[in-house]
Amino acid sequence: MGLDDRKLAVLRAIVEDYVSTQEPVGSKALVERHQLGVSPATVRNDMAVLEEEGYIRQPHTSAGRVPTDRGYRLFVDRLSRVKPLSPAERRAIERFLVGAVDLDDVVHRTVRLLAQLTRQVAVVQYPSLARSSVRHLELVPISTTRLMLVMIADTGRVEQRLVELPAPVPADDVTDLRRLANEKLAGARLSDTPPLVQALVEEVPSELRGAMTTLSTVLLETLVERHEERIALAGTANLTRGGLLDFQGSLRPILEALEEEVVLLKLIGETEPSTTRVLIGDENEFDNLRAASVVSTGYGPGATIVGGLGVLGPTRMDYPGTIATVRAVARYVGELLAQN
Amino acid sequence: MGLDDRKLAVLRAIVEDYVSTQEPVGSKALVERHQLGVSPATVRNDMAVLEEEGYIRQPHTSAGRVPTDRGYRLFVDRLSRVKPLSPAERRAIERFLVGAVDLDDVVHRTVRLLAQLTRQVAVVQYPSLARSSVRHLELVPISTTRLMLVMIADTGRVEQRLVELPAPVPADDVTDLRRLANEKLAGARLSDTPPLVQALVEEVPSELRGAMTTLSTVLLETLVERHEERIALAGTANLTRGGLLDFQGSLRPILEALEEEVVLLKLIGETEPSTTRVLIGDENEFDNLRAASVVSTGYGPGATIVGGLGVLGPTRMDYPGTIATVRAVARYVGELLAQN
DNA sequence: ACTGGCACTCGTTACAGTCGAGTGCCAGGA
DNA sequence: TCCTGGCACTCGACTGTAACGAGTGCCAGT
Repeated sequence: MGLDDRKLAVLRAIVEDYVSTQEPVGSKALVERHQLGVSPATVRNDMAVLEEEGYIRQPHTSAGRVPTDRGYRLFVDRLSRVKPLSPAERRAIERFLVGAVDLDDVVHRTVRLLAQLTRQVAVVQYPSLARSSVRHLELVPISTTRLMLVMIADTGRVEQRLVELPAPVPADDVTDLRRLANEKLAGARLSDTPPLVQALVEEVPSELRGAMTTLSTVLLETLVERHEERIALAGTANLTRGGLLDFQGSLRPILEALEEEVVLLKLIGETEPSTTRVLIGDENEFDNLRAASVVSTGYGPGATIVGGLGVLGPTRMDYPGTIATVRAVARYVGELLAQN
Repeated sequence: MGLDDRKLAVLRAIVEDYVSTQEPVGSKALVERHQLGVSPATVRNDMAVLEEEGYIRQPHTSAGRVPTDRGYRLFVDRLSRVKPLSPAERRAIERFLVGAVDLDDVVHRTVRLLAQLTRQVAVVQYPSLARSSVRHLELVPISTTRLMLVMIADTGRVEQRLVELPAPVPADDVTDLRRLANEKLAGARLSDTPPLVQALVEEVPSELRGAMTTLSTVLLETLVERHEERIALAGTANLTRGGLLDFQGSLRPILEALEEEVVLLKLIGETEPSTTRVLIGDENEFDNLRAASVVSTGYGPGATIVGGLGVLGPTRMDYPGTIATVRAVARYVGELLAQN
């Protein structure tokens, strides 16, 4: 009961038409708008098979067909080629990203750009600390018992945290602490720091032991365990396109999911293979997002991956175009990061 | 044609009922649910007057009355007392805010708390740099021609920016630059820095002149002119409560407005008088937000104001409760900041 | 100045009927 | 064997009509 070429062509046509018109597509309209070379009746037979196999469905009897999640999946995997970007889009990307002065700036511009180009919700993960190295650690005395710990990563990320010391530490000792910490940790990948930090505490002169212990706790806690990951979001207004037809009428669950950083990270952060990932409908693990699809990929300077980015939209989305845009933006961002 | 006490009581009753039921309220229902001591017919006469004066309106003939923006305004100004918070709410606030380790942490917790308590969209402005003082400036060499400039403000804000130097500067000179910059600028209010920065460039030894000029440009550009203000947002999912009845069916304009930092700053950032501000319906300047109301106030350690926070919701909102919550949260945040 | 009564308005709901897009199936033809 | 034209059928969308009822405005009476 395999699908022959024509049936696949029919599925492709259904997906394309439905994506662009947002209305169930019938056999007659199909043969009119695509050169299938057969009659509506034949198409109907094919449709019956496609429906039986779960690739399309009828919203109600006597309506046209609509792709199922499974249908989109087949379409993405086997029936579509990634669209090349238009020159206008390429230009838009370049224009948007030049002139960024900051990592913050880069991330914000990227997320807005992505939202604008795809007309969907865009999500960009800041370069993951776990995948970054320490460039420099700075200790700034705020008072005798308080330090501001500032860590600068090679990806440009800067994290800070207030440290309450157990006892007053003179300025000279702070200098020592800073020097020691930098000697041991500068250049180390953050994921490798725990043992180094451990060693650091032990090597330190006894009069600094207390301060260094506190410091190391904070270091590990802040940089390795806690919020660690940051996310930027843009384009939520795009959810309202397609007038409530997408997302079965309620934006509620989607908006709720978008507020959860953990959810977003799961969606775009898992970049094991450095390829583009497409999650269609209920392929993702969150009930709130059953009506949505996510296209995501990793980015980073050169071939390494330091974070993820992607977009979220209705299952009825232009997959080839979206995939192309997401990839292109990721590549440009990578180049931008490589320059710094 | 003034409004006597009973007419005001009727208006108050209409606002309260409409806010809680979300349905136009009729004369009969009014006398049943409030002790007005008069008959429906009398109430109808009062309503006719209130309508003529523009405080209420009928969505259509033979429907109940609904308050107008003007009606809400009168209600807020003269007919309502700020509700004291319930002990449960007070406890929630304290529980939510203890344990914050960071300015970032404080802001994020606050905005989520505010969204949760008011069940609306919450907005918190980070402490404004313009209202902060420089606590410390740090210069971290990244390469011979690149520095990372990190500024720590007394409010806990940390801003960083990459500086491209016109020529290589040896490490010792960086130390000098750092020392000079801190001597001149530490403790200064950021709004007062421009002349100080200017003076700094002129005092510097000639071999550092070039580097210092670049540095000062970046300083002024980043800290005074550019993004300067930051905003945190939460609770957008609350916009979907009241099933599309609020906001006349489309969240679009609201979501668009919420993406514009400038808009949000205008809404909650203007805290000239340190009192709570209520913008009802089209009282705000943005067309996109004509269907929304904003309750905002300033916050800061002690009596000074360093930033604004507030919530945005449908004009049909519980003003007394929302005002109370916004004020309480602002006060707690102020205390929290004062501790640091 | 308030109240009861009454006619009136108009949105909502229910129901019936028509229309038409789209289907499934079948018999006939390449 | 596969495709096609034809045909009966289904069912949602739309239209028109009628009954209902919440709510109003007005007026005469207390």
